[in-house]
Amino acid sequence: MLTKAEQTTEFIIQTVAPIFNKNGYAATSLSDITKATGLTKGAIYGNFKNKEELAVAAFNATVKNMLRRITDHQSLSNSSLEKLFLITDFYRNYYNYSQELGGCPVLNMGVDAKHQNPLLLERVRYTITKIKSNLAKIIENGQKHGEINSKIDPILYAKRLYTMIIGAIFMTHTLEDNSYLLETMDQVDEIINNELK
Amino acid sequence: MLTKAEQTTEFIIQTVAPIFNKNGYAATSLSDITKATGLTKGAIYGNFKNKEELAVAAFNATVKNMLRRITDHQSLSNSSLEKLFLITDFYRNYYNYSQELGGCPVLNMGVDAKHQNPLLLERVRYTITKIKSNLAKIIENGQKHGEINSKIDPILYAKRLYTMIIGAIFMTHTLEDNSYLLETMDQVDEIINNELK
DNA sequence: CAAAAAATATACCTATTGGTATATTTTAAA
DNA sequence: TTTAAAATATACCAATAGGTATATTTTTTG
Repeated sequence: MLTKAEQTTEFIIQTVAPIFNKNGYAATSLSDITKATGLTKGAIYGNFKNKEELAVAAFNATVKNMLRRITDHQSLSNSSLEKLFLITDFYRNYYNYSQELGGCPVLNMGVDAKHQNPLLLERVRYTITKIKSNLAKIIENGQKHGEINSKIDPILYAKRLYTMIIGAIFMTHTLEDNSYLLETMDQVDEIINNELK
Repeated sequence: MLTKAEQTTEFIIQTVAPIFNKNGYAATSLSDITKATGLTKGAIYGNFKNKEELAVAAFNATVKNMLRRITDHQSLSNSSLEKLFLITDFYRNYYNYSQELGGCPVLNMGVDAKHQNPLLLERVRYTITKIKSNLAKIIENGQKHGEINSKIDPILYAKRLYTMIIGAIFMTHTLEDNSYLLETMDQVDEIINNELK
Protein backbone atom coordinates (compact mmCIF):
# COMPACT_ATOMS: atom_id res chain seq x y z
CA MET A 1 0.00 0.00 0.00
CA LEU A 2 1.17 3.50 -0.84
CA THR A 3 1.80 5.88 2.04
CA LYS A 4 0.19 9.30 1.89
CA ALA A 5 3.55 10.79 0.96
CA GLU A 6 4.09 8.35 -1.91
CA GLN A 7 0.63 9.19 -3.17
CA THR A 8 1.51 12.87 -3.15
CA THR A 9 4.74 12.27 -5.05
CA GLU A 10 2.83 10.27 -7.62
CA PHE A 11 0.10 12.91 -7.81
CA ILE A 12 2.65 15.66 -8.47
CA ILE A 13 4.36 13.66 -11.21
CA GLN A 14 1.10 12.81 -12.95
CA THR A 15 -0.13 16.39 -12.71
CA VAL A 16 2.97 18.15 -13.99
CA ALA A 17 4.03 15.59 -16.61
CA PRO A 18 1.80 16.95 -19.39
CA ILE A 19 2.77 20.51 -18.48
CA PHE A 20 6.49 19.87 -18.86
CA ASN A 21 5.80 17.89 -22.01
CA LYS A 22 3.73 20.68 -23.55
CA ASN A 23 5.74 23.72 -22.52
CA GLY A 24 9.23 22.36 -22.18
CA TYR A 25 11.59 22.56 -19.25
CA ALA A 26 12.49 26.26 -19.25
CA ALA A 27 8.98 27.46 -19.99
CA THR A 28 7.49 25.52 -17.07
CA SER A 29 7.79 27.56 -13.88
CA LEU A 30 7.48 26.54 -10.26
CA SER A 31 4.35 28.64 -10.07
CA ASP A 32 2.87 26.67 -12.98
CA ILE A 33 3.58 23.60 -10.91
CA THR A 34 2.09 24.88 -7.65
CA LYS A 35 -0.92 26.26 -9.47
CA ALA A 36 -1.63 22.97 -11.25
CA THR A 37 -1.15 20.78 -8.18
CA GLY A 38 -2.71 23.13 -5.65
CA LEU A 39 0.32 22.50 -3.46
CA THR A 40 2.94 24.92 -2.22
CA LYS A 41 6.64 25.09 -2.97
CA GLY A 42 7.31 23.48 0.38
CA ALA A 43 5.43 20.38 -0.65
CA ILE A 44 7.07 20.24 -4.06
CA TYR A 45 10.58 20.63 -2.68
CA GLY A 46 9.80 18.15 0.06
CA ASN A 47 9.17 15.54 -2.62
CA PHE A 48 11.77 16.53 -5.22
CA LYS A 49 15.27 17.89 -4.91
CA ASN A 50 14.71 20.53 -7.56
CA LYS A 51 12.90 21.39 -10.77
CA GLU A 52 15.18 19.23 -12.88
CA GLU A 53 14.58 16.10 -10.80
CA LEU A 54 10.84 16.66 -11.10
CA ALA A 55 11.10 17.14 -14.84
CA VAL A 56 13.04 13.91 -15.22
CA ALA A 57 10.53 12.02 -13.05
CA ALA A 58 7.70 13.47 -15.13
CA PHE A 59 9.37 12.46 -18.40
CA ASN A 60 10.04 8.95 -17.12
CA ALA A 61 6.42 8.54 -16.09
CA THR A 62 5.14 9.69 -19.47
CA VAL A 63 7.50 7.39 -21.33
CA LYS A 64 6.63 4.46 -19.09
CA ASN A 65 2.95 5.01 -19.86
CA MET A 66 3.69 5.19 -23.57
CA LEU A 67 5.95 2.13 -23.70
CA ARG A 68 3.44 0.09 -21.73
CA ARG A 69 0.75 0.98 -24.25
CA ILE A 70 2.95 -0.08 -27.18
CA THR A 71 4.01 -3.29 -25.44
CA ASP A 72 0.45 -4.18 -24.51
CA HIS A 73 -0.75 -3.56 -28.03
CA GLN A 74 1.94 -5.54 -29.82
CA SER A 75 1.47 -8.46 -27.46
CA LEU A 76 -1.95 -9.01 -29.04
CA SER A 77 -0.21 -11.30 -31.52
CA ASN A 78 2.68 -13.77 -31.38
CA SER A 79 3.56 -13.38 -35.04
CA SER A 80 6.38 -10.93 -35.73
CA LEU A 81 4.75 -9.69 -38.89
CA GLU A 82 1.50 -9.15 -37.04
CA LYS A 83 3.36 -7.34 -34.25
CA LEU A 84 4.73 -4.88 -36.82
CA PHE A 85 1.25 -4.23 -38.17
CA LEU A 86 0.03 -3.76 -34.60
CA ILE A 87 2.69 -1.11 -34.13
CA THR A 88 1.57 0.85 -37.20
CA ASP A 89 -1.90 0.38 -35.80
CA PHE A 90 -0.78 1.89 -32.51
CA TYR A 91 0.65 4.96 -34.23
CA ARG A 92 -2.50 5.45 -36.28
CA ASN A 93 -4.13 6.29 -32.98
CA TYR A 94 -1.11 8.07 -31.57
CA TYR A 95 -2.25 11.64 -32.23
CA ASN A 96 -5.24 11.28 -29.96
CA TYR A 97 -3.37 9.34 -27.33
CA SER A 98 -0.30 11.59 -27.24
CA GLN A 99 -2.45 14.65 -26.78
CA GLU A 100 -3.44 13.21 -23.41
CA LEU A 101 0.27 13.13 -22.58
CA GLY A 102 0.77 16.71 -23.75
CA GLY A 103 2.38 15.58 -26.99
CA CYS A 104 5.04 13.04 -27.88
CA PRO A 105 7.60 12.99 -25.05
CA VAL A 106 10.42 11.75 -27.29
CA LEU A 107 9.90 14.46 -29.88
CA ASN A 108 9.21 17.28 -27.45
CA MET A 109 11.93 16.57 -24.96
CA GLY A 110 14.44 15.55 -27.62
CA VAL A 111 14.22 19.02 -29.10
CA ASP A 112 13.69 20.87 -25.82
CA ALA A 113 16.46 19.25 -23.82
CA LYS A 114 19.05 19.26 -26.60
CA HIS A 115 20.87 22.42 -25.50
CA GLN A 116 19.24 22.82 -22.11
CA ASN A 117 19.23 19.72 -20.01
CA PRO A 118 21.77 16.90 -20.39
CA LEU A 119 19.95 14.65 -17.94
CA LEU A 120 16.69 14.83 -19.85
CA LEU A 121 18.48 14.44 -23.16
CA GLU A 122 20.10 11.26 -21.90
CA ARG A 123 16.66 9.90 -20.94
CA VAL A 124 15.34 10.71 -24.43
CA ARG A 125 18.26 8.92 -26.07
CA TYR A 126 17.78 5.91 -23.86
CA THR A 127 14.08 5.80 -24.77
CA ILE A 128 14.82 5.94 -28.49
CA THR A 129 17.36 3.14 -28.06
CA LYS A 130 14.74 1.01 -26.35
CA ILE A 131 12.08 1.60 -29.00
CA LYS A 132 14.56 0.96 -31.78
CA SER A 133 15.87 -2.28 -30.26
CA ASN A 134 12.30 -3.45 -29.69
CA LEU A 135 11.66 -3.02 -33.41
CA ALA A 136 14.93 -4.72 -34.34
CA LYS A 137 14.15 -7.68 -32.07
CA ILE A 138 10.74 -8.18 -33.64
CA ILE A 139 12.36 -8.24 -37.08
CA GLU A 140 15.08 -10.67 -35.94
CA ASN A 141 12.49 -12.94 -34.43
CA GLY A 142 10.52 -12.85 -37.63
CA GLN A 143 13.63 -13.90 -39.51
CA LYS A 144 14.22 -16.81 -37.13
CA HIS A 145 10.69 -18.03 -37.71
CA GLY A 146 10.83 -17.52 -41.47
CA GLU A 147 8.22 -14.78 -41.46
CA ILE A 148 10.61 -12.04 -42.49
CA ASN A 149 13.18 -12.02 -45.28
CA SER A 150 16.51 -13.06 -43.77
CA LYS A 151 18.43 -10.80 -46.15
CA ILE A 152 17.29 -7.54 -44.61
CA ASP A 153 19.25 -5.77 -41.87
CA PRO A 154 17.10 -5.57 -38.68
CA ILE A 155 18.91 -2.51 -37.29
CA LEU A 156 18.75 -0.62 -40.57
CA TYR A 157 15.01 -1.23 -40.86
CA ALA A 158 14.37 -0.45 -37.21
CA LYS A 159 16.07 2.90 -37.79
CA ARG A 160 14.12 3.53 -40.97
CA LEU A 161 10.78 2.71 -39.40
CA TYR A 162 11.25 4.83 -36.30
CA THR A 163 12.62 7.71 -38.35
CA MET A 164 9.45 7.68 -40.44
CA ILE A 165 7.28 7.39 -37.35
CA ILE A 166 8.84 10.30 -35.50
CA GLY A 167 8.76 12.40 -38.67
CA ALA A 168 5.06 11.74 -39.00
CA ILE A 169 4.50 12.59 -35.35
CA PHE A 170 6.22 15.93 -35.84
CA MET A 171 4.21 16.76 -38.95
CA THR A 172 0.89 15.74 -37.47
CA HIS A 173 1.44 17.67 -34.26
CA THR A 174 2.91 20.78 -35.86
CA LEU A 175 0.27 21.07 -38.55
CA GLU A 176 -2.49 19.55 -36.42
CA ASP A 177 -3.15 17.24 -39.34
CA ASN A 178 -3.54 13.54 -38.61
CA SER A 179 -3.16 12.60 -42.29
CA TYR A 180 0.62 12.56 -41.92
CA LEU A 181 0.50 9.82 -39.32
CA LEU A 182 -2.13 7.87 -41.23
CA GLU A 183 -0.37 8.10 -44.59
CA THR A 184 3.04 7.33 -43.14
CA MET A 185 1.66 4.26 -41.39
CA ASP A 186 0.23 3.14 -44.75
CA GLN A 187 3.68 3.64 -46.20
CA VAL A 188 5.24 1.59 -43.40
CA ASP A 189 2.71 -1.19 -44.03
CA GLU A 190 3.75 -1.16 -47.70
CA ILE A 191 7.38 -1.54 -46.64
CA ILE A 192 6.49 -4.45 -44.36
CA ASN A 193 4.59 -6.14 -47.18
CA ASN A 194 7.00 -5.40 -50.02
CA GLU A 195 10.41 -5.43 -48.39
CA LEU A 196 10.27 -7.30 -45.12
CA LYS A 197 8.14 -10.25 -46.10
CA MET B 1 23.41 51.27 -49.37
CA LEU B 2 22.47 50.27 -45.86
CA THR B 3 22.32 52.96 -43.20
CA LYS B 4 24.19 52.40 -39.98
CA ALA B 5 20.89 51.65 -38.25
CA GLU B 6 19.88 49.06 -40.82
CA GLN B 7 23.26 47.43 -40.43
CA THR B 8 22.72 47.20 -36.68
CA THR B 9 19.28 45.64 -37.12
CA GLU B 10 20.77 43.07 -39.48
CA PHE B 11 23.68 42.43 -37.12
CA ILE B 12 21.35 41.77 -34.21
CA ILE B 13 19.24 39.35 -36.23
CA GLN B 14 22.22 37.41 -37.52
CA THR B 15 23.78 37.24 -34.06
CA VAL B 16 20.73 36.10 -32.12
CA ALA B 17 19.21 33.79 -34.75
CA PRO B 18 21.30 30.73 -33.81
CA ILE B 19 20.74 31.41 -30.12
CA PHE B 20 16.95 31.40 -30.43
CA ASN B 21 17.17 28.38 -32.70
CA LYS B 22 19.32 26.44 -30.24
CA ASN B 23 17.69 27.39 -26.95
CA GLY B 24 14.14 28.14 -27.96
CA TYR B 25 12.08 31.24 -27.29
CA ALA B 26 11.53 31.02 -23.54
CA ALA B 27 15.05 29.87 -22.74
CA THR B 28 16.60 32.80 -24.59
CA SER B 29 16.77 35.83 -22.30
CA LEU B 30 17.32 39.48 -23.08
CA SER B 31 20.64 39.25 -21.27
CA ASP B 32 21.68 36.38 -23.59
CA ILE B 33 20.90 38.76 -26.42
CA THR B 34 22.77 41.78 -25.05
CA LYS B 35 25.74 39.58 -24.10
CA ALA B 36 25.98 38.04 -27.57
CA THR B 37 25.59 41.31 -29.46
CA GLY B 38 27.57 43.49 -27.08
CA LEU B 39 24.70 45.96 -27.26
CA THR B 40 22.42 47.23 -24.51
CA LYS B 41 18.71 46.77 -24.06
CA GLY B 42 18.21 50.30 -25.31
CA ALA B 43 19.71 49.36 -28.66
CA ILE B 44 17.75 46.12 -28.91
CA TYR B 45 14.44 47.76 -28.07
CA GLY B 46 15.25 50.64 -30.41
CA ASN B 47 15.40 48.12 -33.26
CA PHE B 48 12.68 45.68 -32.23
CA LYS B 49 9.36 46.18 -30.52
CA ASN B 50 9.89 43.26 -28.14
CA LYS B 51 11.47 39.85 -27.71
CA GLU B 52 8.83 38.15 -29.82
CA GLU B 53 9.34 40.42 -32.82
CA LEU B 54 13.06 39.76 -32.65
CA ALA B 55 12.52 36.01 -32.41
CA VAL B 56 10.28 36.08 -35.47
CA ALA B 57 12.80 38.18 -37.43
CA ALA B 58 15.54 35.75 -36.40
CA PHE B 59 13.50 32.72 -37.48
CA ASN B 60 12.64 34.34 -40.81
CA ALA B 61 16.30 35.09 -41.50
CA THR B 62 17.37 31.54 -40.72
CA VAL B 63 14.64 30.07 -42.92
CA LYS B 64 15.45 32.47 -45.75
CA ASN B 65 19.08 31.34 -45.60
CA MET B 66 18.04 27.69 -45.62
CA LEU B 67 15.50 28.02 -48.46
CA ARG B 68 18.00 29.92 -50.57
CA ARG B 69 20.51 27.11 -50.12
CA ILE B 70 17.98 24.48 -51.19
CA THR B 71 16.81 26.55 -54.15
CA ASP B 72 20.35 27.26 -55.31
CA HIS B 73 21.26 23.60 -55.04
CA GLN B 74 18.26 22.22 -56.88
CA SER B 75 18.69 24.76 -59.67
CA LEU B 76 21.89 22.93 -60.66
CA SER B 77 19.73 20.81 -62.94
CA ASN B 78 16.67 21.40 -65.10
CA SER B 79 15.50 17.82 -64.90
CA SER B 80 12.84 17.15 -62.27
CA LEU B 81 14.29 13.76 -61.42
CA GLU B 82 17.74 15.29 -61.05
CA LYS B 83 16.29 18.06 -58.88
CA LEU B 84 14.90 15.44 -56.50
CA PHE B 85 18.28 13.75 -56.26
CA LEU B 86 19.87 17.14 -55.65
CA ILE B 87 17.50 17.62 -52.75
CA THR B 88 18.49 14.32 -51.12
CA ASP B 89 22.04 15.46 -51.80
CA PHE B 90 21.36 18.69 -49.96
CA TYR B 91 20.04 16.86 -46.94
CA ARG B 92 23.02 14.50 -46.88
CA ASN B 93 25.01 17.59 -45.95
CA TYR B 94 22.30 19.10 -43.79
CA TYR B 95 23.68 18.06 -40.40
CA ASN B 96 26.83 20.09 -40.88
CA TYR B 97 25.05 23.01 -42.43
CA SER B 98 22.20 23.18 -39.93
CA GLN B 99 24.64 23.20 -37.04
CA GLU B 100 25.81 26.59 -38.31
CA LEU B 101 22.21 27.73 -38.00
CA GLY B 102 21.90 26.33 -34.48
CA GLY B 103 19.91 23.31 -35.67
CA CYS B 104 16.96 22.87 -38.01
CA PRO B 105 14.69 25.90 -37.62
CA VAL B 106 11.57 24.03 -38.75
CA LEU B 107 12.08 21.18 -36.28
CA ASN B 108 13.24 23.32 -33.37
CA MET B 109 10.70 26.09 -33.66
CA GLY B 110 7.89 23.73 -34.62
CA VAL B 111 8.25 21.98 -31.30
CA ASP B 112 9.25 25.02 -29.28
CA ALA B 113 6.55 27.38 -30.49
CA LYS B 114 3.71 24.85 -30.42
CA HIS B 115 2.30 25.85 -27.04
CA GLN B 116 4.25 29.06 -26.55
CA ASN B 117 4.20 31.39 -29.47
CA PRO B 118 1.40 31.45 -32.05
CA LEU B 119 3.24 33.91 -34.29
CA LEU B 120 6.31 31.72 -34.56
CA LEU B 121 4.18 28.61 -35.01
CA GLU B 122 2.41 30.27 -37.93
CA ARG B 123 5.80 31.02 -39.52
CA VAL B 124 6.85 27.37 -39.11
CA ARG B 125 3.65 26.15 -40.73
CA TYR B 126 4.08 28.56 -43.61
CA THR B 127 7.65 27.35 -44.12
CA ILE B 128 6.58 23.70 -44.19
CA THR B 129 3.87 24.56 -46.71
CA LYS B 130 6.45 26.22 -48.94
CA ILE B 131 8.89 23.30 -48.80
CA LYS B 132 6.10 20.81 -49.43
CA SER B 133 4.66 22.70 -52.38
CA ASN B 134 8.15 23.05 -53.84
CA LEU B 135 8.49 19.26 -53.75
CA ALA B 136 5.01 18.76 -55.20
CA LYS B 137 5.74 21.19 -58.04
CA ILE B 138 8.94 19.37 -58.99
CA ILE B 139 7.00 16.11 -59.14
CA GLU B 140 4.20 17.67 -61.20
CA ASN B 141 6.72 19.14 -63.59
CA GLY B 142 8.39 15.76 -63.92
CA GLN B 143 5.04 14.26 -64.82
CA LYS B 144 4.43 16.92 -67.46
CA HIS B 145 7.79 16.14 -69.05
CA GLY B 146 7.34 12.38 -68.85
CA GLU B 147 10.16 11.92 -66.34
CA ILE B 148 7.91 10.89 -63.48
CA ASN B 149 5.12 8.33 -63.42
CA SER B 150 1.89 10.20 -64.03
CA LYS B 151 -0.05 7.83 -61.78
CA ILE B 152 1.49 8.99 -58.53
CA ASP B 153 -0.04 11.74 -56.39
CA PRO B 154 2.39 14.71 -56.17
CA ILE B 155 1.00 16.00 -52.87
CA LEU B 156 1.02 12.56 -51.23
CA TYR B 157 4.64 12.00 -52.20
CA ALA B 158 5.69 15.52 -51.23
CA LYS B 159 4.22 14.82 -47.79
CA ARG B 160 5.91 11.41 -47.58
CA LEU B 161 9.30 12.76 -48.59
CA TYR B 162 9.32 15.71 -46.21
CA THR B 163 8.00 13.58 -43.36
CA MET B 164 10.95 11.22 -43.85
CA ILE B 165 13.38 14.12 -44.11
CA ILE B 166 12.24 15.86 -40.94
CA GLY B 167 12.22 12.54 -39.09
CA ALA B 168 15.81 11.93 -40.12
CA ILE B 169 16.77 15.46 -39.06
CA PHE B 170 15.29 14.83 -35.62
CA MET B 171 17.07 11.51 -35.21
CA THR B 172 20.41 12.78 -36.42
CA HIS B 173 20.32 15.85 -34.22
CA THR B 174 18.99 14.15 -31.12
CA LEU B 175 21.40 11.21 -31.28
CA GLU B 176 24.19 13.22 -32.89
CA ASP B 177 24.38 10.44 -35.46
CA ASN B 178 24.52 11.44 -39.10
CA SER B 179 23.71 7.90 -40.28
CA TYR B 180 20.00 8.60 -39.93
CA LEU B 181 20.12 11.40 -42.48
CA LEU B 182 22.38 9.42 -44.81
CA GLU B 183 20.34 6.22 -44.64
CA THR B 184 17.03 8.02 -44.99
CA MET B 185 18.30 9.89 -48.05
CA ASP B 186 19.31 6.52 -49.52
CA GLN B 187 15.79 5.33 -48.82
CA VAL B 188 14.33 8.42 -50.50
CA ASP B 189 16.55 7.80 -53.54
CA GLU B 190 15.18 4.24 -53.68
CA ILE B 191 11.65 5.64 -53.64
CA ILE B 192 12.49 8.05 -56.46
CA ASN B 193 13.97 5.24 -58.51
CA ASN B 194 11.39 2.54 -57.77
CA GLU B 195 8.15 4.47 -57.35
CA LEU B 196 8.44 7.86 -58.99
CA LYS B 197 10.22 6.93 -62.20
C1' DC C 1 -4.59 8.17 22.04
C1' DA C 2 -0.09 10.33 22.70
C1' DA C 3 4.33 11.31 20.91
C1' DA C 4 7.63 11.17 17.36
C1' DA C 5 8.31 11.66 12.69
C1' DA C 6 7.20 13.12 8.40
C1' DA C 7 5.07 16.21 5.25
C1' DT C 8 3.37 20.61 4.05
C1' DA C 9 2.69 25.72 4.42
C1' DT C 10 4.42 30.25 5.24
C1' DA C 11 7.42 33.76 4.65
C1' DC C 12 11.29 35.08 2.90
C1' DC C 13 15.81 35.38 0.01
C1' DT C 14 18.64 36.95 -4.04
C1' DA C 15 18.94 36.99 -8.91
C1' DT C 16 16.92 37.63 -13.07
C1' DT C 17 13.05 38.48 -16.10
C1' DG C 18 11.06 41.61 -19.96
C1' DG C 19 10.42 46.22 -20.52
C1' DT C 20 10.75 51.58 -20.34
C1' DA C 21 11.78 56.67 -19.52
C1' DT C 22 15.32 59.51 -20.12
C1' DA C 23 20.01 60.99 -20.80
C1' DT C 24 23.82 60.71 -23.93
C1' DT C 25 26.09 59.78 -28.06
C1' DT C 26 26.31 59.07 -32.89
C1' DT C 27 24.76 59.76 -37.48
C1' DA C 28 23.06 62.28 -41.41
C1' DA C 29 21.60 66.50 -43.62
C1' DA C 30 21.95 71.45 -44.43
C1' DT D 1 30.78 72.41 -39.39
C1' DT D 2 26.69 73.14 -37.13
C1' DT D 3 22.28 71.28 -36.03
C1' DA D 4 18.38 68.37 -36.00
C1' DA D 5 17.25 63.66 -35.81
C1' DA D 6 18.08 59.17 -34.94
C1' DA D 7 20.22 55.57 -32.36
C1' DT D 8 22.23 53.83 -28.25
C1' DA D 9 23.37 53.72 -23.22
C1' DT D 10 22.09 54.26 -18.51
C1' DA D 11 19.36 53.58 -14.79
C1' DC D 12 15.52 52.11 -13.31
C1' DC D 13 10.78 49.47 -12.74
C1' DA D 14 7.54 45.77 -11.04
C1' DA D 15 7.03 40.95 -11.52
C1' DT D 16 8.68 36.54 -11.33
C1' DA D 17 12.32 33.12 -11.19
C1' DG D 18 14.18 28.99 -8.41
C1' DG D 19 15.15 27.90 -3.94
C1' DT D 20 15.33 27.63 1.42
C1' DA D 21 14.77 28.04 6.64
C1' DT D 22 11.44 27.54 9.73
C1' DA D 23 6.85 27.13 11.56
C1' DT D 24 2.76 24.40 11.36
C1' DT D 25 0.07 20.60 10.26
C1' DT D 26 -0.67 15.86 9.20
C1' DT D 27 0.56 11.14 9.32
C1' DT D 28 2.40 7.16 11.30
C1' DT D 29 3.74 4.27 15.05
C1' DG D 30 4.13 2.47 19.68
